[in-house]
Amino acid sequence: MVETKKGVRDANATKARILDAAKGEFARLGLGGARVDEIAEKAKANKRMIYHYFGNKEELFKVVLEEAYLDIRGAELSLELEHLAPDEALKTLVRFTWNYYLENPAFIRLVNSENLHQARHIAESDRLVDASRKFTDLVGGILKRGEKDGVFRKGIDPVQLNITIAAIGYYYLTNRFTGAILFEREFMSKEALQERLEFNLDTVMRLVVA
Amino acid sequence: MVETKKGVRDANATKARILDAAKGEFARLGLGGARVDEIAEKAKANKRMIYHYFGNKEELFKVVLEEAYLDIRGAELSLELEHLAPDEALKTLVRFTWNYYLENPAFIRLVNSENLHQARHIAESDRLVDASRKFTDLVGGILKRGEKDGVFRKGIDPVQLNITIAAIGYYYLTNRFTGAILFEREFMSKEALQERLEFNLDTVMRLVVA
DNA sequence: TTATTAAGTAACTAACTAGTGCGTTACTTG
DNA sequence: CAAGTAACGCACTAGTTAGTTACTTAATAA
Repeated sequence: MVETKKGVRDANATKARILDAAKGEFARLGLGGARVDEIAEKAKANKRMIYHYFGNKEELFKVVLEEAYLDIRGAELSLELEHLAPDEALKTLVRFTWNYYLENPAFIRLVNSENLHQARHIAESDRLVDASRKFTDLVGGILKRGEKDGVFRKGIDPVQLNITIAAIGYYYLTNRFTGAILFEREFMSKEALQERLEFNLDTVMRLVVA
Repeated sequence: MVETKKGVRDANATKARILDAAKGEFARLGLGGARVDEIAEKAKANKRMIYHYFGNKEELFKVVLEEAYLDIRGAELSLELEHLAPDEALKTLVRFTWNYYLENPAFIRLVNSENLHQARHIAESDRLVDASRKFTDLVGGILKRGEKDGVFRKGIDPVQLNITIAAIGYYYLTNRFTGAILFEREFMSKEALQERLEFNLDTVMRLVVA
C-alpha cells in the first residue's frame, strides 16, 4: 500500500495512491465490478482526481494493466538467466513464475479481467510488446544453449514452452477455489504449494530433456 | 440456442430459454457484468419470470454453473476411457478436454467468473463433488493400469495430472487475447490450434511415460 | 505581495439496475 | 364449466454508478 500524508499537495503521490487502490479493486472485482467511488476512497483521494489524472475508468485500467505487465517482465529480465546453465535457468524461471504469481495475486486476476474483455486495453501498447519480445528471446536463448550442450532436445518452440510454464502455475492458482471444492483438496497449504511446484518443475524438465 | 414458439405457455421451455440466455450472458460478461434485463430479452422471456423460476441473479448463476460442470463431467465419463489402452486413454482425454474447451467457450469463461468470486456458488453442490470424484477415479484408474502394464511410471498423482491436462489447454484459450498481442502470434488459426494440441499431447505423454 | 496555475473537494445528474407489486391471461382439474 | 393455479407482463422503486459542474485552497513565479 502506498501511504502518503494527506493535506500536503503532491500530484505524484496522489497518482500513485490512485493506481495502487485501482490495482487492488480491479484485481478483486474485475474491471466491471470495481467501483470508481471505492477506488477514490481507498486511495484517500477525491473521485474527481481520478478523472483529472486518468481520464476515465477504462484508461485507469489500462495504466494499471500496463504497469502490472511491465513489472513482471522487468523482474524476469533481472533474473539474469543467461548467466545460468540451461537446465538451471529453466528451473529458475519455473520457480520464479510460480512465486511471482503467488506473491502478486493481483497480477493473474488483472490478466483474467483483461482477457474477459478480449485484451482491448493493452492492444496498442508497444512497450508491452517490446518487453515480451525480449522475454521470448530470453527463453529461446536458453533452449538454444541447452540444445548445443546436448541437455535439451531440439525443435522446442519457446512460445509454446512459455505458455506451458505460465499455464501450469497460473491455472492452479486462479482456479484454486473451484479446484478445492471439486477435488476435495487443500490447494493453498504450504505442503500443497510445494508439491505443485515440484510437479511443475518435473513437467517442464521432462518436456525439454534430450 | 434454445428456440420455442412464443405465445404458447410452457414453463420448461421458458426456463430452458432463460438458462440458455443466462449462460451466454454470464459467459460473455461475467456474473457482475451480465444484466438481468438483457438475459430476459435474449431469452424472449419477461424479467419477472427469471425471479419467478430462479429467485435472483446469483441463484440463476448457480444453476448455470452447475449445469455447465455436469455437462463436461458427463461427457468425460461417456468417453469410456476404461476400455482403451492406458496411453490411448490419456491421449483421448487430452484431446477431448481441448476440444471441449474449444467447442464450449462459455465453459471456461463461467469457471473464470466463478473463481473470481471464490467459488461461493458451487460451494455446496454435492452433485458436482460426486461427479468430480468419479472423474478423478477414472484418471487414477488409467494411471494404475498404465503402471501395471509398465508404460507409465509409478507415483503420479491423478489430481496433479488432471490439473495439468486442464491447465495447458485452458490457459492457452482463456489468455489467447493477451497472448496474441504479447507474443505477436495468431492463436486461433487452424494450424495454431493443431500445433498447440500436439504440444500438449507431447507434454502429457512425456510426463507419464515410464 | 499578487497573479497564475495546479491540486483538491462536495454536491449533483442522467442513466442504469436488481428486484417487486400488482394485475392479466391461459391451462387444468374436479 | 367453474374455480383454482401457474405462466406471464407492465410499470415502478430504491439504490447505484460513471462522470461532471462549480467551487476552494495551496504552491509558485514574477
